[in-house]
Amino acid sequence: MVDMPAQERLGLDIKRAEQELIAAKQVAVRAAGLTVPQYAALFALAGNPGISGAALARACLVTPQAMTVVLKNLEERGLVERTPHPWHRNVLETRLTEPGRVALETADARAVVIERAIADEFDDEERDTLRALLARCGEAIRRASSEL
Amino acid sequence: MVDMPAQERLGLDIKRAEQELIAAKQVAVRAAGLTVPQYAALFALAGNPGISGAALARACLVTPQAMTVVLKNLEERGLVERTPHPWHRNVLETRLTEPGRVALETADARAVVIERAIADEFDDEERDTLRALLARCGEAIRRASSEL
DNA sequence: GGGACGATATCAAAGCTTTGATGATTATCA
DNA sequence: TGATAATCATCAAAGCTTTGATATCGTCCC
Repeated sequence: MVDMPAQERLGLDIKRAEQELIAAKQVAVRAAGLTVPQYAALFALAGNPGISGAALARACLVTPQAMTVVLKNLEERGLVERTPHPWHRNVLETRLTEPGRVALETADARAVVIERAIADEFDDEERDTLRALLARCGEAIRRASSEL
Repeated sequence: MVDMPAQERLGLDIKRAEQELIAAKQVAVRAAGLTVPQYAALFALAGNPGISGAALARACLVTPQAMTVVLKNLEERGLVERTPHPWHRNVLETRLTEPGRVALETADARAVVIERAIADEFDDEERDTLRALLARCGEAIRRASSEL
């Protein structure tokens, strides 16, 4: 059927690792009443108060439309607030509310357990190696995409 | 805010790599009129004719409910057919149709370009290293999840 | 000033995913 | 045989994501 056996496809290994990661994080942040995308948005928001929705989308690696949905749900629950930018009338400044900050800290305390476990699994050299190999994956993917 | 800087969180690197991978594959299989989940289902189906929806879901690492939606869309377009199992009346046997096989081959020809580029980026030792490091990630995640 | 350009936000449609719950069927075992 | 457990399919609700299209606003440059 295909000219490449499934065992050779590294993509499956990456996907499996990411899927285990996101599943674990989902369980972790759910205790704070958050989804993973909501947690990611709040996390980025904490480091960039007043950021625009489009910029937040870029930070979270999703489309602006996807981020709009996430922000809508977060705003309905009072975890973020969006106010018109004083100069750029077309921009909505988004900020964490106090309940949003609390939710983020609750979720992050549990999410860090996962990240800490991964970090502790490797020494510095191994960590750098994994990072470098994943980065080369990205380069190869981009290279292949451009000539698709 | 947090006791772990974002730079130390390896999860972001894994997520980024997977996101680039899935985005590239999305572009690749779209030429065949398929989504990535549809492509994954057809791919697994090609190797396991007559498999049940639940088993297919396990093979694709999704829930049975998610697979139901994917199969419904594939069936509406005539790419798969589902027939009652002769003995187990509760099971629907799913098989590729001829148009489904054609779509899969068209999609796979392009998806392989991505996987081939990744495979060619590494020599055997690097590939084994990446696999091993990702596997250890999975172990660490499962270990942390169990005590969450 | 006025037009091109880029960034922002938003509406709409289609599809995927998860959690939770339900009902039907088959297998296992006392 | 009859009860328990496991498997399968499905309905429902909520949320995320993408692609495509549209409207507004600010900046740059002629």
